[in-house]
Amino acid sequence: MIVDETTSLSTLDAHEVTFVEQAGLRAQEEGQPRISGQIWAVLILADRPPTASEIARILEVSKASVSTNTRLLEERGLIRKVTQAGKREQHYSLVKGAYAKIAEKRAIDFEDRLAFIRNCRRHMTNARTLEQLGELERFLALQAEKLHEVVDALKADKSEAA
Amino acid sequence: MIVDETTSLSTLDAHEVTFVEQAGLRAQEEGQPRISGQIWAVLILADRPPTASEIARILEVSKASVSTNTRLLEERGLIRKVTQAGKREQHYSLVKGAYAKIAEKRAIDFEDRLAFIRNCRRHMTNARTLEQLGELERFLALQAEKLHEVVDALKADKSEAA
DNA sequence: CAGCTGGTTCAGTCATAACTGAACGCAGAC
DNA sequence: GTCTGCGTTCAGTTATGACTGAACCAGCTG
Repeated sequence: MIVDETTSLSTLDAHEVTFVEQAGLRAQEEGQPRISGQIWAVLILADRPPTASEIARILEVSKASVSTNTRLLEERGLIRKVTQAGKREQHYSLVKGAYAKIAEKRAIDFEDRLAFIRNCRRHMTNARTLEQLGELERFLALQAEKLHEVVDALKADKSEAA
Repeated sequence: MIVDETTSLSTLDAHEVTFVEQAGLRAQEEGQPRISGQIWAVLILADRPPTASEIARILEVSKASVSTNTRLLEERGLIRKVTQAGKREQHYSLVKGAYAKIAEKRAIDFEDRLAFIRNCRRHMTNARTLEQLGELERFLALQAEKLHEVVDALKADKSEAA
C-alpha cells in the first residue's frame, strides 16, 4: 500500500541531525523538554506538515513523547494541528508569529517580576537594599521594554511581507 | 563571646521571606539552582555583606549548599568575596554591573545560536525550510541586538551616576 | 465483521542535579 | 599545645520530570 512515498522527511542527513540536536539542547536550556525543541526543528526542516507518527519515526522517540510534546507546543500556541478533509491523521505545522508570541510572553513575565519588586520595595527601608532594588527594577524594565520592541519589529516584518 | 550582635540580617520578616522565595523560584526558571537565587536575594536584603555561615542560617540550608552556590555565583562574576584584614571570615557582596554581565552573556549566547543557524542554512535547500530559518535568524538577531542595548543602557546609568 | 493504523493516556522507569551530612583543613583564641 | 568555628569537599540521598511501554480508543479498510 505504498501510496505516497514523498513523505515530508524520511530520514535526516548529517546537517539536519546536528540541527535537531542543537534545537533539543537549546530547548533544554530554556527549561523546555528536549523533544519539544527537536519537534520544532523537524517542523522547520519538513517541506510539509508531518504527522505525529512521522515525527516519532524521524526522531526515534516514542509516540507518547511526541503526543505530549505536541500538546505542550500547541498549548503554548507555537504549533497547530492541520487536518486534511476526510483524513484522520493530524499533521503539525508551525504557527505564524510564534517567535513574537514567545517574546511577548517573556516580556510580560519581566513585567510581572517588576511589579512584584516594586511592591516589595514599599516594605523595605534599608538604603542599600533600596538601591539594589532600584538596579534590579531598571534591569527588568529595560528587558521588558526591549522585548516589546522585538515583538513590534517582528510584527512589522510580517505586515511588510503582506 | 557576643561581640557584634548587629549582624546584617538576623532573621527575615514576612516580606523578606516572600522576596527570597520568589528569587529562588525565578532562579529555577532560569535554570539556576534555587539556593543561588535565594543567596542573591539575601545579598540584596542585607545591609552589609554577610558570611557564608550567616547566609546558611538565614536561609536554613546547609553550609555545603551555600559554599557551592556562592562559588557558582562567583564564577559567573555576579558576587565576590570581601575579606576584612586580619579576619578570616569571607563576606559576600554583590558585584557592581552584575546585571549588565548577565545581559551580555545572554546576548552572546544568542549570537552563537545565530552563527550556528547561519551555518546550517548553507546546507539546506528546501524553500520552506529556508524561509523558516530566516524568521528564526531574525528573531535571534533582534534579541541579541536588544540585549546589547540593555547592556549599553545599564552602563550609561553607571557612568552617569559616577 | 475483523484487522490495521494513528493517537492519547497513564503508570512506571530512569537520569539528572540539587541538596545534605559528615569528614576534613585551616586559622585564630585561649 | 588544644579547642572552636568558618569553610570546602565528597559521597550519598532525594526529588523532579522527561521519556517509554502498554493498554486503550477511534476510525478507516477490506
